[in-house]
Amino acid sequence: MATHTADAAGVALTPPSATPAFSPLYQQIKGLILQSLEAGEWKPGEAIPSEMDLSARFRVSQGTVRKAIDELAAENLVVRRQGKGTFVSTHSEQHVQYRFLKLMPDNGDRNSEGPAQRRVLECKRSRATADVARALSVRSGDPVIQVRRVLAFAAVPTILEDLWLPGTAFKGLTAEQMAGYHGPTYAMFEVEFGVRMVRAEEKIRAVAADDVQAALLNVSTQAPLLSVERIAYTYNDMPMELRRGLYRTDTHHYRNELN
Amino acid sequence: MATHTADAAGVALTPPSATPAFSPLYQQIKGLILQSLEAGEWKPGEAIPSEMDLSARFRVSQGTVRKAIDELAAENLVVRRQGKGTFVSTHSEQHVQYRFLKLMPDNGDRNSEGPAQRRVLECKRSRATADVARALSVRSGDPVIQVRRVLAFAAVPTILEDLWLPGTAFKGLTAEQMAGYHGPTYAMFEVEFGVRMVRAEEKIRAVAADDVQAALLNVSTQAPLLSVERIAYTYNDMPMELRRGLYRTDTHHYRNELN
DNA sequence: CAGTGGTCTAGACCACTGG
DNA sequence: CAGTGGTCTAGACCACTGC
Repeated sequence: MATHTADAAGVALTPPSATPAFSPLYQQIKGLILQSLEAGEWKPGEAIPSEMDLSARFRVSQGTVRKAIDELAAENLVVRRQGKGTFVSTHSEQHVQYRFLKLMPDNGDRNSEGPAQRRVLECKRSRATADVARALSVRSGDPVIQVRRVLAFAAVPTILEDLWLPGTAFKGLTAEQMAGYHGPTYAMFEVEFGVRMVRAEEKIRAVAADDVQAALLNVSTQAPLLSVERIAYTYNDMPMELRRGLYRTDTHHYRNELN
Repeated sequence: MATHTADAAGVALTPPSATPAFSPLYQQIKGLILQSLEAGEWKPGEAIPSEMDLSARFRVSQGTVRKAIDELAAENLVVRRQGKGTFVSTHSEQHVQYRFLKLMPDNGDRNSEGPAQRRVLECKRSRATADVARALSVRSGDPVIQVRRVLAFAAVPTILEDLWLPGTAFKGLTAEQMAGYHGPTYAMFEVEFGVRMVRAEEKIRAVAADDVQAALLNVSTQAPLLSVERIAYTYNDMPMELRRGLYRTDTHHYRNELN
């Protein structure tokens, strides 16, 4: 093909601005693959077409498709497996389970303590307050599902969490689903609601436990706890969950790597 | 060239193990560039040779050098600038200053509050205790430099930090250097001691302030504080700093992005 | 304008997986 | 063995920078 910049793939609406908004071909290809991922053309855990197939579909070279997939893999949206294919990421069988949970036991790794015991205290329909609405990009008063639960490791209650989920996407979520599913909660969201969490942001603070929190986490009132406010996003930077967690950090710590 | 796997570039000592330890060419090139970076062939802020020059030097194609540099750029060891060249990263003029400081003001960004005011309380030679020695990979009793300081934003003391640095690499560090340098502390380490921090790990907990800490941070005793223990590494995963910080999180928060 | 990094191609071959 | 992703090459052209 002669020129690529404004080809079959197409650039999105080049407005008459000063900068012509040049977009490399592989970025356009990446966008097209992203659309297929969003549309559910390939489900989590399934293989996407081979690089050769995709290069034929989009009429570009294999190297260009490769660079597009490289970026998707860097963003953890797909996983490459040599000799087998490229697969849509999932919070289920992915061997890095609990991708977003950075709380680690002080001694040993996550495996040594086994999975968390879940205790769902509450799971109800509710209405978004102003701050919840802002976090979820909905309007105040819009329906939300609200969940409160305690996670325990080795029978020691360690995490107290409140979750807010947009009511439209999570219509019908029950406490039984929250408690009974084997595996990460985000894996259940994929299976039951087709919602895939892709990235998240966390704001962390140190706070003192109030009476209710202290009782639920089996610590004394005013004990220092780690407050972790998370907003989790699906495709297109669409927020799909607000989560406010309180972590006991007497036997665990929040681990972060800086580059 | 016919075959590359065991070429002039060379693979590092293929032992007679079951797996022949195959290493792609671009990884070997990356290793060679890394050696030059460590050896100081190009200083922080300087440009490294162009891709064409490097491909001539190593007798490989430009694409192979490119892939090697891509990885170095992904690890923030170098920065690419189109039309200008590829530059060795530095904590100095890099526009993402304070790369490793994740504490953000609740309102506005880092620029709106300006640089931190530094107050150095202590800067003394000392001997490594067992836990410090383990963190710095030295022997108990080896010489270390110990620093205690308070950082304030808008005249509000916000961070209380203790630093331990290996005595050999940081011989002669003074309180005046710690306090007087304009810019990030890690930039000063580059200029004054030739030590480049490349990555770091942090363990975060919630703790209650003791009397001394409370006085220095102008909070009440038992106030919840964020405890941030950092180990910073230079090349080859060599630990060069242990830092224990206490952050006030009443007007700031620790921000983290999860992918 | 020359020099830099950035994109794209076409083709060859290698390493890994599974039938 | 065929099919997948992974590596490597050589060459063309584009976008950006600064003289």
